[in-house]
Amino acid sequence: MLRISFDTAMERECSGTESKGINWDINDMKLPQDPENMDWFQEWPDSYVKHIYSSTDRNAQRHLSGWAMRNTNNHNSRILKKSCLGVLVCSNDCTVSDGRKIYLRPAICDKARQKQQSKRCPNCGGSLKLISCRGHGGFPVTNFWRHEGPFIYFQTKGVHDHPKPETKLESESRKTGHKKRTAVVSSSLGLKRSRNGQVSIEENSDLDNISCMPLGQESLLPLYDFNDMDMEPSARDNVLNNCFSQTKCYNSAKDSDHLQNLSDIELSVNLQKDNQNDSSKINGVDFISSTMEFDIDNEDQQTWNRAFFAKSPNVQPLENLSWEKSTLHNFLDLNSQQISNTQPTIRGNLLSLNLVDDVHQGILHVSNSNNASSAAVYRICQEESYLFRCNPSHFSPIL
DNA sequence: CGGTGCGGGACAA
DNA sequence: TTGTCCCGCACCG
Repeated sequence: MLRISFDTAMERECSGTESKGINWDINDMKLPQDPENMDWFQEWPDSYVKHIYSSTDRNAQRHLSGWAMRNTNNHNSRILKKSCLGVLVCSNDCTVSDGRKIYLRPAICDKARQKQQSKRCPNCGGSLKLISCRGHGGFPVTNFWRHEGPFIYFQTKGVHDHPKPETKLESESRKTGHKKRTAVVSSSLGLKRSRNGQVSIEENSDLDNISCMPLGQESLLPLYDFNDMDMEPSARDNVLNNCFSQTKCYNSAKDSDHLQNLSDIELSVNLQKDNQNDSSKINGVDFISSTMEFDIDNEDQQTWNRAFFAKSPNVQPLENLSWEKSTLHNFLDLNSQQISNTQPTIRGNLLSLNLVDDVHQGILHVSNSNNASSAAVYRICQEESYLFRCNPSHFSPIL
């Protein structure tokens, strides 16, 4: 009882993070049937948030989460409940050479998790310790999934009281030994997707999640190096396939100067049909940028950007950048019937772009209207913060 | 082998 | 009765 009232209070308090203007609970008999906006998949949902995803969203279909969540029976076949397993840390609290800590992903399978804890820290050889999640009144944080018609309703209860583990993808990549680690920013997005497929980057994005992350954790997550040709095609595809939800994690401009810059950007979407396999597509991609959180308001970031772009002649600063959504599978998971136009809009603090579906190969062209020659085609990686520039020759990492 | 979902059972309020 | 967690099972890749 105590927990219920606590939940309710928290949910009210955190209503700002809920799906826009919608007040509902996963247990409601009737859920909103015509939500104004659907959400982009959030890999790191935390606190008492709710999201409404499209039933075509693959990540939502799979009930994926960055957190290690295991199934929990709630004796309700309509609502899938999952609880957090915490994070696996080194008992020596060791630090990797670049200052990062070890935060491994607990195995979902009980046996595997037990076995995992008997293994040694990959860094110092010390023993591993499981920090269990007690973020929901002493119990693990729980996630709820409910499929209703064209929507997948998601709700989380509790606040994770432990660092973020590796994502599933990172964990798998580490196990296969094909991963090269550098620094990367993990994020939750402030993206909203309306029913007609319009994408908007909201000022009120989910950056709270980032700020709540333990210090240094954002630098723990890996960055995939697609120049690593040993990387298995499937793993590589997965990285690319899931790339949108993590990508455009920049704050929209809060200041009119930046808005002006944005308004100079002309966006258009170009679709290409490509029957080639994904790997071959990847080979035509020029990896140009990663690991950055595009905070347009952040002076440091801009300084960094300038330095970065100056060093990288093939790279253009954000103001000139184009976003491309590569659909290596259907990364957008957009409902083709809902999407018909490609006109971008600048509305208030929102930079919006309409994306065309039919997306077996969607490519977003963005050009600066003041400089038509700077038009370019880019791909955006979903799960990692990548921006890819199409290049018929080859790709090369710039970091 | 491990991730995932289902469902039985136990327990507490 | 209801809600929760633990556990084992089956299925699948």
